[in-house]
Amino acid sequence: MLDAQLLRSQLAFVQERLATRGYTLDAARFQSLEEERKRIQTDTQDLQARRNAASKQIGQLKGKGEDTSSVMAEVAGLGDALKAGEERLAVVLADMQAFVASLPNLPHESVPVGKSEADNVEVLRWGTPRSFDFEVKDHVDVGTALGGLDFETATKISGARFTLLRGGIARMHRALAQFMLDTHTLEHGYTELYAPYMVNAESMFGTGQLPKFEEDLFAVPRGDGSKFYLIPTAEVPVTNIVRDTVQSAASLPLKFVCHTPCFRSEAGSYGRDTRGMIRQHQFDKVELVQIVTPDQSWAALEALTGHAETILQRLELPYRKIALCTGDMGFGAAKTYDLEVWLPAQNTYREISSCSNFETFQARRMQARFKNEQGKNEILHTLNGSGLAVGRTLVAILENYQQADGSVVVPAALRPWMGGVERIGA
RNA sequence: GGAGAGGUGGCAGAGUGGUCGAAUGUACCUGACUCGAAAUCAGGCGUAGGCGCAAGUCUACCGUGGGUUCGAAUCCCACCCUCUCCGCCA
Repeated sequence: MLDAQLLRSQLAFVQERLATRGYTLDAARFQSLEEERKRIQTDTQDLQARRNAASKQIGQLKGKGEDTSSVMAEVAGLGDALKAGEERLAVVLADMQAFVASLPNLPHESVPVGKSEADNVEVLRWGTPRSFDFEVKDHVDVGTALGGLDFETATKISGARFTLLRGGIARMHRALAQFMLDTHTLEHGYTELYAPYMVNAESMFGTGQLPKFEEDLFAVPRGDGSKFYLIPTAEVPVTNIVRDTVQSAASLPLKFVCHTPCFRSEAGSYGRDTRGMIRQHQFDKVELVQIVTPDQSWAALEALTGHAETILQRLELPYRKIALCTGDMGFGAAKTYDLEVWLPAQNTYREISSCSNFETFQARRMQARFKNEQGKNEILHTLNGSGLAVGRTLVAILENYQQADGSVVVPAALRPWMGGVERIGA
């Protein structure tokens, strides 16, 4: 959420920055809401002040045993106006809040300006795609032939966009998550968490999934009419740890890593990536989250992205790092790097991690603050990134490490988590 | 699922219709004393927001939402959460 003060004082600037993301800020609507808010709020607070003063006077008079009827008559006349004012104020404040909460974040000045994916900027490439002396199969064919990937049965059990893993490939999936967790906790200084997979609406609002993106989520109805939401990423439960808190400066930065399944409705992506386990309703991800002071967040974004890159490098998977352009960034991000892994069967790089600095965008929605050096409460900065998406990492290994005989070599770095197994199949 | 207790400021803990945004203790900050520290003494010390150039001033907040009242931390209703015991359970 943007700072309402910023909107008031620099509306044209905000409008201009949001325009780079292809978002049109309705300045006239904001100004009329703001004007109305100001008027109603001032009037209402004025009435409240008069009511409070009169009530206090009544208390004092009664204490002295004096007559209060004239004051009571005066304040009684305020009742209706006061009630009407308070109701209108509540409405206009809610409208204003909803308006501000619906605005995406301002892109950081270093973000390349562009309209779409096509305008993203490649920052670096790592590794050299392997050349094959046989016909390359995609992960579906590789995994199915090994008996480790079974989409038909998953479809019977649940439906489209689910996967059933079996045997060595299921084990590799588990090993990947363990390898990622151990690397981030033992070498990168993250604290491991186990967190709820279902959260309340407040948490979804805090990280920005609600109210705008409800259709992307799965919800679980509860008996009382409320609902839980299945997390689309561990970012949600983990970042909300600091919701409604004031952190001491000494406790920062907070660095958390959390392995969870992620659940996404994939509404609106019909027909995209229908083959294989690239785009699923349920997939595992190891998520990195950092909660930092504002002066640290840009360095933290580089570091966090580097932590995710380490996993790809250890697994010797070729990848590239992309700076998303203004038009392609997510709702809450001030800046995002995507890491894209090489998939030989598609002959292209595909997203395997997305690392973002949200600056105060999420923290303001969550009222997540810290005590600064002046002893004042200040809004924190939040960041997160995949380190990595486990399912897509498995896909990348199946494709990049496939052999002519149909087997798959286990990347050397992963073998300690695979009981020393060097190869799956054949 | 059944029975009971409770949710007040960073923490502890008073307050059961009016001068209560809230005693007191503790923590913390500033000053005095001290070579320095401790102890002691004095002062300060919640959050969010409005208006104002500023000094300042006003509003809201005592789990949440309603209600009664001129006035609610305090009374009424509903809900949420926590704790204890019983039952059930991975």
